[in-house]
Amino acid sequence: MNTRKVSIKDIAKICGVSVSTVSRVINNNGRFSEETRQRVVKAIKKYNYKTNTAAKTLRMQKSNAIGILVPDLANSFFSNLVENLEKNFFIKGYSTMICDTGRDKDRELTYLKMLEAKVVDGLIVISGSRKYNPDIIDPKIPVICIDRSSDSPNVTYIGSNHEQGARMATAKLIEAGTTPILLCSSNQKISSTKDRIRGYQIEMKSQHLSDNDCKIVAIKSHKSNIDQRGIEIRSILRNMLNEQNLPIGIFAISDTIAAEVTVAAHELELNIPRDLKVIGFDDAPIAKYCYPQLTTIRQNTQEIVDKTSTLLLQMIQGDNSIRQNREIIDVDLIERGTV
Amino acid sequence: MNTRKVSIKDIAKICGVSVSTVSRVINNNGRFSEETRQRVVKAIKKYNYKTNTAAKTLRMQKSNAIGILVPDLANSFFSNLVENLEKNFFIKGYSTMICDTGRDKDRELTYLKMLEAKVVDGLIVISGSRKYNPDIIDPKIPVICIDRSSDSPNVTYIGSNHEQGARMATAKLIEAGTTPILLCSSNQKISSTKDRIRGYQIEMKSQHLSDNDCKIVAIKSHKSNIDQRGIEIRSILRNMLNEQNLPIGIFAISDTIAAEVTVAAHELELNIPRDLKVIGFDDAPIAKYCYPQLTTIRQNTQEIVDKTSTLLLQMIQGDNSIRQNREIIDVDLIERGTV
DNA sequence: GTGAAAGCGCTAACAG
DNA sequence: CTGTTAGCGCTTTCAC
Repeated sequence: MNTRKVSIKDIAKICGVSVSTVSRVINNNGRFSEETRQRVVKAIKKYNYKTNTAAKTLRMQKSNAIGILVPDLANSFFSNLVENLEKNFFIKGYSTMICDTGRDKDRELTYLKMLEAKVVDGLIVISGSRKYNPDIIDPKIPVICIDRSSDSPNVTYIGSNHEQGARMATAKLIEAGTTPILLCSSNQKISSTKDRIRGYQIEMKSQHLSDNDCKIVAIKSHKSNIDQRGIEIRSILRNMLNEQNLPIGIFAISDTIAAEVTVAAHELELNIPRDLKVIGFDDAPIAKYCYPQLTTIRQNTQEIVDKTSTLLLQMIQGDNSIRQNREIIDVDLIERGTV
Repeated sequence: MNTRKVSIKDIAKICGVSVSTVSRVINNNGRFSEETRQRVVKAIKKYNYKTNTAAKTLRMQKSNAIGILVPDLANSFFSNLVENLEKNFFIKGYSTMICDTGRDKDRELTYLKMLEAKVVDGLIVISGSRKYNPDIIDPKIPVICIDRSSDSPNVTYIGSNHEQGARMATAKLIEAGTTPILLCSSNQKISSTKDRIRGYQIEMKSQHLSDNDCKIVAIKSHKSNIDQRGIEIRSILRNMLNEQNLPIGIFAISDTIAAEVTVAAHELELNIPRDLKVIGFDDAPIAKYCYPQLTTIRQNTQEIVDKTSTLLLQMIQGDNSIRQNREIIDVDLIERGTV
């Protein structure tokens, strides 16, 4: 019952030709007669032959696979990114190895090693809390970081203009007459978060608002503990109600937090946007199901994805000129019901 | 500048031993002196040696990789499933190849072939519109289907008790005094959807309700076209308002649709749960951000994931007794604000 | 306790 | 146009 998988050798025997000839027709590389071609193709179909990728990779020192390190697939922005990256690479004949690091340092390291051992042709690293420093990884394999900085000179950076987005949101809130404005952040120290905070500060300053008008608070509880976060946010809201006049203005660092703000507002019987105005970030799917629907900053996922795949493919093809690039993608303000 | 990656041969040379000895040390397999062990381990660290997976896979006819076919990573239920599967397999030393088929038949086929060519040790197929029929795939590789039926005798099925969930939702709505009850479905013919529809029908019948009390409608527009879906749902709601008294009862086949029902209700100025009661399915993240928060049926993702990984690993280890299994996982009614 | 050698399935250089 | 052959990096008998 040990039907070993059919190999190129078997096909060769069946067709009465050599393995090299079979290889030639498979890869359409070199010369062979039309007649043998047909015979080989037929046998391949009949015996359901499939190239053994491991063997091919070993021989070619090229896997036609690219690795993707993602911090959290449950985050819709990331899963969207990954899904579309996957689609682009698939079209180009590349398979993708998606690795969810759970924002864990050790898992990231393990995955990095695993991917290198698998001879990936390229690497995409999405977000993450520290800089990406690929000491462990062969410097010859091209890598692109999305929303993650790196000290390494041959790593390309691609990311949204988070600073611009934060300025747009802040300006909108100021224009709507809500000062002071609370920036409600998470406590993750990822680079996009830092950029957004900076954008907020720059915009406040450029509109000549005092330091008293800037308030930044970081949600401490983890997003998996949604009840705890709700409690935390309600308490923040209550404090604001005590200290200032309506309407309250909040710039939330993400749509998740913005959504939680809307829920807390309902519980405190605050009317949005009359009593409280809030803007999120990302245009996550939840934005449209909040009540009212969230005003938010949309990242241009498709452009990020397209730039990333085009560039990485070029780098894999050996075009070294483009390394050390930095691409910043514009964002848009989506006006809905919370301002 | 061609620093070829360091191989087992290089390590052997450096340590003044043979490749077989190095291999023995690496895999802790066979005998070697403590002294050589230390030398080898040191060299491996110093030269940052990493096993070439392709070579190992080729030699061992085993990849320590498992393939996952998922219809849509942007769906939170699926991404959750995948994320947790990944975590489990990672712990056991298996890497996962996540393939998003976009519910496309051809892409699914291509991926299936690709995965087999990669010598995956096992396969997980999640949902999908047709039955899973693995003619193309080597029958020796173990496969588990989640929420997807198959005619093949050596495919294991694992899935939630969708029928039970639908009955619970329907019963709850009846108990809350809303008849007739509208079942608001998508137009995807996946097996879990069918089970839920059947559960609704069975429960209606068992409560001696007439055919007039059963109304099933399928949303036609694709979920990517969210505006169109909104229009469709509002028109459905308006029809119901014309034909029956308040409160209206809706069992939505998914939380996405339930969420859209809440949005449409706000636009029509219907109060939930006073004028309209709705129950969703899945307990997706959006459920908690709707207003009011969605009452829904929760699938036990963790149990599905654990059962799947345990079983697949057993099958990979050669335990054939468990093939052709069928595991049905209980679901829970989560009561929140929409009933 | 260690080494030599075969071979996993494939491609490409070379020879004819 | 086609066959022979070496070798990618690894594990595993079989000798010693």
